[in-house]
Amino acid sequence: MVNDQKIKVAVDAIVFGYKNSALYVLLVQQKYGPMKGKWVLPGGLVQTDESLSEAVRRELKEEAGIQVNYLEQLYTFGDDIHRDPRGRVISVAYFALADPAKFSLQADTDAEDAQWFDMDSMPAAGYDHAVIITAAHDRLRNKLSYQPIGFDLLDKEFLFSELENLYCTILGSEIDRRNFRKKIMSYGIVDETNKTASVGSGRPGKLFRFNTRKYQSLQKVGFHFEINLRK
Amino acid sequence: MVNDQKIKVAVDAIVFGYKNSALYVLLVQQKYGPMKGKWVLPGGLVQTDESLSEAVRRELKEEAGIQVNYLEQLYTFGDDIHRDPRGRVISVAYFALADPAKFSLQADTDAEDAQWFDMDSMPAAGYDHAVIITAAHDRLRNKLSYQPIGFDLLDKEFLFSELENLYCTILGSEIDRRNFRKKIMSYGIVDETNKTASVGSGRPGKLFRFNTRKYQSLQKVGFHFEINLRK
DNA sequence: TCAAAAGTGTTGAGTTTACACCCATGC
DNA sequence: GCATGGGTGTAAACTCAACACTTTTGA
Repeated sequence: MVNDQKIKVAVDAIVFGYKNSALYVLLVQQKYGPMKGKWVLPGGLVQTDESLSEAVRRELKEEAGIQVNYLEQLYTFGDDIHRDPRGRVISVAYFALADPAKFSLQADTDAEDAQWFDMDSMPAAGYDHAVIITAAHDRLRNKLSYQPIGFDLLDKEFLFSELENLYCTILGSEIDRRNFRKKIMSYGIVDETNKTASVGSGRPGKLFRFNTRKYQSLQKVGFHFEINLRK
Repeated sequence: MVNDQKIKVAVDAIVFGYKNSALYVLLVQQKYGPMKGKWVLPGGLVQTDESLSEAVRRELKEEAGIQVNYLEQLYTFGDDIHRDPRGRVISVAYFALADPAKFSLQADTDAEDAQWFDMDSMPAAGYDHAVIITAAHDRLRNKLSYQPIGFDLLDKEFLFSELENLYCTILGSEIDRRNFRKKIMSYGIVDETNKTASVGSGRPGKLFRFNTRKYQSLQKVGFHFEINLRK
């Protein structure tokens, strides 16, 4: 094993949030370095004695003061050897979903500012982060249709219409409200509460809750979630 | 950006091969280092000026003299900070499928020997490579049912029975030959040749060929391959 | 002529899609 | 009382799963 390798290891997080029928991504404004002033994904170099996922959580806390609901490794970007102007840096990118209740942010170390950006009006991101965001966006759309992760983007208790909107917005397709509700309810992983909530005008709707326990126990039995919105 | 990071970046490849109704994985025997004599996945440290995927291909050539048919990034293992006894090393693992025609191997640099091992009788692999192999095996089974990658494990021209066997073996389930053939043929991505081949005894079968062009053009139109073998 | 593998259709069950009207509330 | 969103069932189309016998070859 020759020891002359000069590669740095970074992590970056793509955190999605959902609010008012729009999808948001968390970006931070660089305080120092070659990307000073630019908006980039929260992230940074991994410390020698911390795990990759610890590094992501630490950076998210430091740079944006946020805790996420769901976190999984997305992809390791290291094929473009010039992706970072400071030298060879590979980045292990993580895909995350944030609790919409914790939508308040606060920048700290390394970051000038932290903000949610509507996916439909993103600033030009620094480094190759636009590419990473695209990959994460693809993963989100994909995952939404075969894993019940939409619930991690909603409040603990939600209206069915919010879930419908989430699917329509992110998958960019129409929905048949009756069939959609039938399908979701058929899995038995969403419980009806006896509370209701109204959203401005119109008849108030029942609040629902995702049943994590039931989902996990069904998963062990080999259960397959799938939502296909064609058209 | 503090510069005291002491993390090495390695790549490892899990190369699957298929022959005589059995699934094989490529391992190499370490020539040097703490795992001397142990069987491990082909791989090694990434050079500062090469991309990750170049590194994988280079290591595969150096350590086993093999070229693969299909290569994709699997996962980056870096949560266990003691996974390598020599210090902090993260490994970007790649999932690969080998052309069965190129089943001959030759060890070279760093590797004492290179061999195919039947998945049903694997030696205890060094480092955390057993974990990596399990992850790759899961990916293979998963991918087989929603992406036509089985063909990369077969010869260019193959018998339908070989494809059937491949699916049965890897997914570990029974198959209905009629329904299976109907399903595969319905996608129109497999062409019949006018050659036949016989496998020992019995009636000879037609040879088929995977139509890569057609598959790619269908993909653009948004086409969905899926093979579900229940039971 | 026997053993071994190849090839081939139909039917019933289950799932998915399409579709429209009444209900509860706030203004 | 009207505008707004919430809630609900059924029939037709389609897809999937089950199932068994005939054909071709080599020994």
